[in-house]
Formats: sequence, structure tokens, C-alpha cells
Amino acid sequence: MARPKSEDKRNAILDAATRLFAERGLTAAPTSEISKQAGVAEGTLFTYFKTKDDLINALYREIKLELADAMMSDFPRKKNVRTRLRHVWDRYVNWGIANPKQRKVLAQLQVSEALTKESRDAGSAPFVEFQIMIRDAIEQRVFRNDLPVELISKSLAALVEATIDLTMSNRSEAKQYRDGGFQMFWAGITKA
Amino acid sequence: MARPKSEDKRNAILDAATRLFAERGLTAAPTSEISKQAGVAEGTLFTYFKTKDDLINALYREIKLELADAMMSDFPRKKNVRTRLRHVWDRYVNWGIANPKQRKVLAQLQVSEALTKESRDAGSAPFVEFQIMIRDAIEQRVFRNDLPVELISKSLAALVEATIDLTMSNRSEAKQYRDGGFQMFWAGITKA
DNA sequence: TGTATTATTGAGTATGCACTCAGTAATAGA
DNA sequence: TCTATTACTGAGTGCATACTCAATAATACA
Repeated sequence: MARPKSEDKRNAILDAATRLFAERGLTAAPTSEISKQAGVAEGTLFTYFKTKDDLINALYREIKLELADAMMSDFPRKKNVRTRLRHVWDRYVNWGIANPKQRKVLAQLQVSEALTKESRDAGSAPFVEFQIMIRDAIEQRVFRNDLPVELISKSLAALVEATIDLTMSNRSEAKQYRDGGFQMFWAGITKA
Repeated sequence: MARPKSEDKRNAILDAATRLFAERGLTAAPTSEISKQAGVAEGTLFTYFKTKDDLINALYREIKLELADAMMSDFPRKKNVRTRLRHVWDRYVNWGIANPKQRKVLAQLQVSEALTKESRDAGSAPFVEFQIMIRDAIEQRVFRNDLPVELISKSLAALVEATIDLTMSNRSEAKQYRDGGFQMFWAGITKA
């Protein structure tokens, strides 16, 4: 190999894409502008990503990985289910508030036709440990046993998203929303 | 007025747009194709909607109105809170399952940059009665009183969406998901 | 240091698409 | 029935933009 690609340039392109996608939407953000903001020529963008769709798919995986990292780092494996779930909940909420652009882009990506099934699968791979935790909790009868696993994990995501939305429009109530949201979630999934 | 516009044509355009937006995404669906599928010339599309963005905004309002109709028709105003909520829940879930294209388009519209604030406001207007019901329920101490109104309504939408997603990928479990989802929601918002 | 290989550049190209407009057809009102 | 007004048509236009490519620069390796 003579002259390797630069990880920095790749990241600069992904960063610029994140900014522009968040501001203008996936299709309204031209590759010319993305490369300009990344500080590279337009042609360079296409040596790192064969097509714009490729860039979109790569960005999706990147953001999902970041989110999984944020949620699962320092994960208290030894603590009880409630503590572990609360950990994941707080990390997710905090990530969303700290990274509004990535979150906005993620929302667009998830409904985008450009996203391949492979990317979707790759995107959920980093969350397997979380899925396993929920499965265990159901088996250990911590949760109501009439709820399917997927409903629980989807609900967590859905309620976190609702919590973040509210927090973004009323930052001073952040703590109340985060606590209230989790208590609601917990009450919903545990046995009466 | 000489030669009025045709309500039928307008609807045909909105229908074709719904189909194409669902299949290809908002930006990948050209006005030429939309008008062709609607059975009108491309120019005609622009007499009904000044721009493509206009069409997008009109479609958003239309779908939101349909959804609100589906949720609030036969609304049992005299029954207790749980029954009323369950009514809304079931109607929403059923609408989503019966109208996957509209639902998919709605998801795209909600994160679209083309959508104006006015359209967003207009889109939530038909749901005021629902909001009022929740406010009443909190005041009557049916719900936990530490939850903000917005969190409850957002959560209902979020949990319904999760429920529909699951049902779509596993139709035979429809009833279990719908019941389980609602019980989870109800347990989450009511007092212990 | 020399060379093969690959990254980088940015002007250029080809395509696709939103929107226009001049000609035509339909309809409401007189 | 006549006329003014507006809808309808679809070929045409201009612009935006994803992607290419020939020339050049940088780097790994011998």
C-alpha cells in the first residue's frame, strides 16, 4: 500500500455530513458542501465513500456505535436489574441531550430509503448485551412475563426519545423528566 | 369562478404521493411520477399545489387529520378514563396496521425539513380533545401527579408506535401486543 | 534514492427534476 | 349561446448535484 487513507479525513467528512444533514436534511445537503466543510476536495469524498448512499450508511453505523458505547460503558454488570436499566436509561438520555445533531440525523436515517438492511443489522449489533439483560430479567420473573422482549426494548427506546424531546424544549425540568420517564417505564414492565 | 378545481384530482394526487413517498422517500419521488400515477399532467399538480413542498405540507395535514378522525370517532366521552384511553389506543393501533403507507410517510414527514411550523401546529390541532382528557385525568388523580402532561401523551404515541412495529413483523401476535402494550402504558401512568 | 502505488484535486459531465408557459379545453354566469 | 375565466396539457428550460477523470502529490517499500 502506498499512501494510506487518513482516518482524520474520514472523520472530518462524517462530522461535516452530520452537521449538514442535521441542518438541511439528507438529500438537501450536497456532497460539494460536505466536502468543503470537511476541508477536502469533492473527489476525495468519493475515495472514502463510493457513493453518497455509502456515506449515509457508514454514518448510520458510526452514530449507532457511539450511542451503544455511551449506553454500555461502565455498565454495572453485577448490580440488580433496576440499577442496570437505570444506567442505560440515564446514559441514553444524556447522550441525546449532549448530541442533538447526531440524534436528529439518526431519526432521519432510520426512515431513509438509502439505508440497507445490512446497515440496520449492523446498527443493532452493539446492543446485544442490552437485549440479553432484558431476556434474563424476564426469565428471573423481575418483569411481567406476558410482555415480549422486543416490546420492552422498543418501549425503552420510545420512552427515552419522548423524554429527550421534552427535555430539549424545557431544559430546567431535565431531572424531573428523566426520573419521571424512568419510573413510568419501570412501573410498566414490572409485576404489580 | 369559471371551471372549478376538482376535489377528486386533488385526492388522486395526494394518494399517488402517499404511495410514492412510502416506496421511494420524499425526495426520490419526482413530481412527474406522482402526476402520472394520479392520472393528470405534471402541470396540473402545480395548479393544486404551488410547489412540491406545498404538496408535502398538505399531505402531512391530511394524514394527521385522518389519524385524529380514526382515534376520536365514537369516542366514549361518558365512560371512565381507562375506557377512553383504551379506545384511543386501539383505534391508533388499528389505524397504523390498516394504513402502513400513510404511517410510513408520516414518519418521514415528521423529520422532514420541508415541514413548516404552521403545518406542525395544524397537525396537532385535531388532538386537543385528547390532550384535555389527559389533563383532566391528572387533576382527578387517576394518574400519578408527578408526570407532566406532555410526557404522557408523547409516551402513548411512542408506545403505540412500538406496538405497531412489532405487530407488523408478527401479525399473529397482534392481540397480545395490543393488550400488553396498553397494560404496560396504563401501569406506567397510574398510581401504584 | 527510486519507483510503484494510491490519495488528492477540482473542473467538467451527464442526469434528473422542479417548475414554466403557450396553446387548448372546460365551465360558470350573463 | 356567447364570453370571460380558469383548469389542463406536456414539451421545454434552467439549475442543482452526484459522480468522473486526467493531472499531480504523497507515501510505503525495495
